[in-house]
Amino acid sequence: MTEQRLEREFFERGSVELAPALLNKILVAGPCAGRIVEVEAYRPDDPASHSFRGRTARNATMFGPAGHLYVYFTYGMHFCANVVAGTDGDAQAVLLRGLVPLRGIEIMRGRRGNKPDRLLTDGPGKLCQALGIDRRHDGVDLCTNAELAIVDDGTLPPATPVITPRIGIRVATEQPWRWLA
DNA sequence: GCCTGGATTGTCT
DNA sequence: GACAATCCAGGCA
Repeated sequence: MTEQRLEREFFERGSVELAPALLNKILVAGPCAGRIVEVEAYRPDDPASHSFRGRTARNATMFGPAGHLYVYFTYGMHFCANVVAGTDGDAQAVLLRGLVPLRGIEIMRGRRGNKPDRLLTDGPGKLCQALGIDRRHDGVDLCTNAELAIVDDGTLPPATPVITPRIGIRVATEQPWRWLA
């Protein structure tokens, strides 16, 4: 099975279009990897987005070029991973909410505890912990970084992905910008 | 098995 | 000083 790293051009489009295209792609983090099965889109005119109130030290990565990883810390104990979309300065991103573990499962179990595979990476905070992603990875380039990448193994995105309202936020929850494979 | 409430800290106003 | 793109334990059905 051939795995092809996604190139810059893949990410250079609106987050609402990029999000469903990322379904069934594979997130690689060193020895660990998982298939992307749940995503959410965030846009600059979106009150729920960190970029809505303008650029700050925390969300600077989101304003940068597409294909970079935006990692932030939230709720005092969790990290969340986003893929920057759009063009430079656009402040669009796709939040990675859920994965299915493929490789390095024993490593993930060591970090997350002895749980069934699916529970290792079925939430934004969990998948970051399982893959060992933290603030050090904020701003890394998924197109060139040695450890972190998004690859395509030939599996196509689902023809009819499940689309639902977003969850876990308090505003703009009516936007159907959440996709599940 | 489903639902409810508490935990905990960096960042912005 | 308040909030936040969450998780998990514990209680109840």
